[in-house]
Amino acid sequence: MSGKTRTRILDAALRLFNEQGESNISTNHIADELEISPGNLYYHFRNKDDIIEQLFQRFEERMDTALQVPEGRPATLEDVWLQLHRVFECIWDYRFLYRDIINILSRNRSLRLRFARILKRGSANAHGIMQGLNETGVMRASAREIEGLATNILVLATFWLNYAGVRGEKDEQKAIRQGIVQVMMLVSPFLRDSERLHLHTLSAAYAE
Amino acid sequence: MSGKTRTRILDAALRLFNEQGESNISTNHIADELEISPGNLYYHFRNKDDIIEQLFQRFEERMDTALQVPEGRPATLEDVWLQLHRVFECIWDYRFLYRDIINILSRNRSLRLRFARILKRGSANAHGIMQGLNETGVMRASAREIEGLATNILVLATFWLNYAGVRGEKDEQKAIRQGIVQVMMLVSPFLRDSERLHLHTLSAAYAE
DNA sequence: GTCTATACGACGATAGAC
DNA sequence: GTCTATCGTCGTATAGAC
Repeated sequence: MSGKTRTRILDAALRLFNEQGESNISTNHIADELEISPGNLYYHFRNKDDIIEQLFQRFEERMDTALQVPEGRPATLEDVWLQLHRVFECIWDYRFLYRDIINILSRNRSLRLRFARILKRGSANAHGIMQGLNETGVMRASAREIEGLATNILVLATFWLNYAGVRGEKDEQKAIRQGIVQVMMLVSPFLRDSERLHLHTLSAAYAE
Repeated sequence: MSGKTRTRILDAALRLFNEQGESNISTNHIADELEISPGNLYYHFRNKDDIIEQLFQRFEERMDTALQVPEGRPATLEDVWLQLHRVFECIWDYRFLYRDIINILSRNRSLRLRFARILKRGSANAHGIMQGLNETGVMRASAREIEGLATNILVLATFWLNYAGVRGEKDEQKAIRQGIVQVMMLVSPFLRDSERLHLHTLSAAYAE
């Protein structure tokens, strides 16, 4: 029954990392939490970095799923809304990565490359969706504007929850909703009048 | 000559923190760098947190200066450009704070309040400038739009250099210029046609 | 003001019994 | 698979001599 303890360790590590920050949680803390010995933990994982890599693996798969886009038709604003939800939920569930992102990536070349790949995928995603919206006339933006917009969406999505944390927002669902509204505000000026009005109505209700 | 060594310690700490991250630099590292003894360092500072607080003090004063706005007349786009430069330079010079912001603030209630105050000041600042631009007809945005815009500008300014770092951008001056351009892109859709065109020309040259 | 020496604890990690 | 025991290293911080 090797998988059992291994999984419990990963689950506990994720929870503790998210709650208290990766740098504040030692392998002993994780073992204590599960009431197993430190030696046992090291039977299942080479070291702390190994645990982080496995959690990153989970995160990567989850984010790849969240970034999937409807095939065979141009995206709608509804799609954007839903996808932002999936992405923000994913970031929330692995927020320890984002909270210490520079430190974590600076220790590990492999994670650096894989995170860069995720950013690239997110960027391509944003581009694709906005080109779809452009084609169907829902929005109107030049190539240069789409380029800048995609970058700003990426930065906002990546760091919004850190910002909410610094601001002291404790209600995670609220923070996520507000993040989505802020991203929508980036897109808003480029929308057709009717869509923009509709969006403003939705946003006002959504942000609380 | 008490001030001499004290200042050298602060200078070295700032440099090492910025280069290698606050959490990776111990008081011993700082003492080693200056070729003084650890005991000497602890003669000048109660502990590591004391050093960080003093650096924060410097940062706070610098940022307060950077956020100063021309008195007695509405802001122009030129003012925005210059002020963004001052703000980004300040963040760059104290980037260790931003890199680990959540950890640093979670350890220290006083810094938490003071950083919140800086954010608040930045937000008020953005509001004021945009209202000025609105009055002179340079831009046209509703109160709600200004509200959302101010928040997005704040997030972008706060985390842009982290984003650039994750992306692997090594040229700091280039990263700062690109950050400014990205902030300008947020504002751009709300500008009068002539100003927007002018901005696009400037931006293209500026981001390199 | 500055040094040397050192106490103390935490952490990462391993050896070896069961 | 899991435990106990333990080692080496490092970081913070202090005592006491100069």
